[in-house]
Amino acid sequence: MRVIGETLVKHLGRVGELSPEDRKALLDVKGEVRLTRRHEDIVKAGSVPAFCVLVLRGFLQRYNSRRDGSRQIHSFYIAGDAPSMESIHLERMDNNLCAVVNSEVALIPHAQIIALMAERPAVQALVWRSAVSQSSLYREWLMRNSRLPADAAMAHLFCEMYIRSNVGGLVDQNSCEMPLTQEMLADALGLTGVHVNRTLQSLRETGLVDHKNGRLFVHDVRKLASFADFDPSYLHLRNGHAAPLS
Amino acid sequence: MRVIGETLVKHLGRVGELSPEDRKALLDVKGEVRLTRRHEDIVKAGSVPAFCVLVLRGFLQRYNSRRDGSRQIHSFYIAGDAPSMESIHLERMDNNLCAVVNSEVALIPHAQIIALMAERPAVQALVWRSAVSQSSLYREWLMRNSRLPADAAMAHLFCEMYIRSNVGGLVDQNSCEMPLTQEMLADALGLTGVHVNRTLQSLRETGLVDHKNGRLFVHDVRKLASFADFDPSYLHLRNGHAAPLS
DNA sequence: CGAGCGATTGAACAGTTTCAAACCAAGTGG
DNA sequence: CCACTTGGTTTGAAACTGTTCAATCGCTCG
Repeated sequence: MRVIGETLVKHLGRVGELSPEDRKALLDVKGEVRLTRRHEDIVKAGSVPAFCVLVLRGFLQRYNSRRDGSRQIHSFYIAGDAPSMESIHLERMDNNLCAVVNSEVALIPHAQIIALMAERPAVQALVWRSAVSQSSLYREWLMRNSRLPADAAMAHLFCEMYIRSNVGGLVDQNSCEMPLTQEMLADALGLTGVHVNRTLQSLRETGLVDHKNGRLFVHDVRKLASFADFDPSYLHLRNGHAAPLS
Repeated sequence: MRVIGETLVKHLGRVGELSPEDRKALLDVKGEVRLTRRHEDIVKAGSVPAFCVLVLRGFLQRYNSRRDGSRQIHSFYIAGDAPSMESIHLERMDNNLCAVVNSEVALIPHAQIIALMAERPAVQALVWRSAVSQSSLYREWLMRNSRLPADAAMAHLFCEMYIRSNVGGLVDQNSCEMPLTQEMLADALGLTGVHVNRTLQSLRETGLVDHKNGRLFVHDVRKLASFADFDPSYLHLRNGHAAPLS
């Protein structure tokens, strides 16, 4: 029952190669497993981070609140993701991490990760790489919200989440979990709730995707990707984690 | 004449404390100094990175091209910045770095940085921190282009560049270099060139800022910041690098 | 002088927001 | 078991912000 270690291995194994020794060392990582209720903040902006977070089950999001009450969501995290590795190098968080639905997360004390990275250069390199890959995601989110019209942007986000879910083995029958309200989609895409609603309807009519009851249904990934002009290379998927595209 | 080392020290010294020994080690870093002509690509998407880049003089930008010919700029770099530290951990670049105007850059072979980071944990921590800080910038750019109307967004970008220039000692008489065409501003802000032009005019009329002849003139930072709802905390400035704000 | 790049202008148009209301399903308390 | 609340979705119409297209202008450089 070393869920934490196993999840960590799975996570890092997705961004690069792990030697058997590294794998073994990672499996020994200990941490506190915690159930978080929906809407509960796991890490708050302004707090001093002391641990890394690993998603074992559920769905998280990271966001910034603005003075006027609006907020910008900048990432979603599904089981197997490690949202806040970089917190190791921060004395104060400048954004919030919260559970979208009841979830299960592991909290791993910084000290442990730091020690592991010091001992094992390969592990350190992979942690770096997962951070670099996160940066790449941010750039794509910027492009999406800046350049794409609402329908393409939404389709693009759907592609991303579907493919990431697929890599994590979380796709079941052309659908995956995506327990967001339309308001949350709006906060991620930089649109209004109202417009998200209408855009969703129009996508629904194309027959390519649907989002209802907290799930994302993708009926034709290829067509959806081409509609969104989606190029998966920013996800830095390794061979063997083949996307359901081309 | 160890420009490279000195610039590196200045850069890392901005994100954290450097011990005298670390400083000394950094000063010894060697690399190739290169003049790059305006519009010249320094690092191309798809290439295999072999060195880190350091801006000695001039102005760079990083962008992604899209199939339809449009592009999204995701960052600007001024003298003292280190645009592509993370390239150490990448086998293939997924974005372009290019000179906006004739500039002077230093190319430092990866091997050297890697060795230095292995020997000196403090240096490694600072490199990490500068990468984390870059992520923070990306998030703010996402917020800016997603949530702010054109005038506020532009004012926000102007604030950022002005304050960063100031930290680097590059502000002269309320103005700093910002050699962008309106088209480039548009590519950064997710607007059209035409609209950038009109927005610029309206900002000009407020008397708070102006952008002409490749320079940014800020007549009242405080008011500009409040107009843009600008909160400098995402820049992770350390005390001693006080911003010209509150 | 002519070429070329960038800034500027105008008018019609499209996409998105705003506001306000209605609707629906699920959950709660009397 | 019904009435009521709550959170989220859906609808309509008007107002606004930003885009598109096409033309003009001004400056610099060969």
